[in-house]
Amino acid sequence: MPELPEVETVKRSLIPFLQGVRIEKAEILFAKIIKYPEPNQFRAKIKGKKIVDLKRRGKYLLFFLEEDLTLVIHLRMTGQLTLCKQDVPVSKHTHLIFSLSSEEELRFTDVRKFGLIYLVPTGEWEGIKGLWSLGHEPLADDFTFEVFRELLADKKGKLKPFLLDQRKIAGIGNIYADEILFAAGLHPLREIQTLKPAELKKLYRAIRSILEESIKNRGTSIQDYVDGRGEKGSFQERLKVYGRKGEACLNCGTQLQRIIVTGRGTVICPLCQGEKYA
DNA sequence: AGTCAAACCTGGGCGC
DNA sequence: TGCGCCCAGGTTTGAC
Repeated sequence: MPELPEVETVKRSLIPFLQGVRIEKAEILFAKIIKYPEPNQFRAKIKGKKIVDLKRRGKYLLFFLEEDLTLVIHLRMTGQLTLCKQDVPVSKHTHLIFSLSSEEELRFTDVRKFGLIYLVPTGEWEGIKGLWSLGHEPLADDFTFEVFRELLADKKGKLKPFLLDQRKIAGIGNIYADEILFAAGLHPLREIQTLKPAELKKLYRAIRSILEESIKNRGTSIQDYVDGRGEKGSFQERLKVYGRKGEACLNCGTQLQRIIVTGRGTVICPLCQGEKYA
């Protein structure tokens, strides 16, 4: 579920309620979501620690705790991280509950149990491969057009798989890959090396503008996604291709098509994005 | 280096 | 209602 804009929204919604708050207790209801360390150690180490700060990197959430510990959480497809009162009934799919000094609870809920949770010494991400190997933050100031052009310079392969590769650019998932490609007017199967300078520029601008616009709309809620306060986002109302197979293109009226690109469902406008590459 | 399928899980929607 | 099938926003792994 959550891609960069959703994870960013969760982070922003939690920060004011978590900074300076202490984790009194961790209650583990489904042990397998804790990847490191062992559940008993996890419980013992996190007990009593104050949350100093909260950051996002790609689709990862990083909770910086006292004593140089970092709680790392990836929500994967259906994970939710929500703050609520202690008397709210616990969902069937809640796997981890943190009791906080603020009298609230922070709960991790995940229908598909794909989520990942680690507690590691700050900066020691070597054991968390996905975090360790993340590429550029697409909204960072230093992710300039020059950097982007260099990143694609001698790359082979197709556009959509590249956008989804977290080792190149961090945080883009299936929804935003489709929206970005439509905004740039580029076909997902287009070979990277055939891009003209003007198309590169359009792609770069689309990456930044789509992600920024989604954050402004507090993310995309299709099935499960909610922010840290349980609120849905509204970017799903602004999606132009994702989930609109068979509907009319908002630019030209052509019927949107669904194709498969490296196993991922992909919606395109065959006219605006160049049918010849399909 | 790239490409692809499979695996981890559960639930929703569809056709019959 | 029930069954079987396909689909789902992510990432890793291992084979080619």
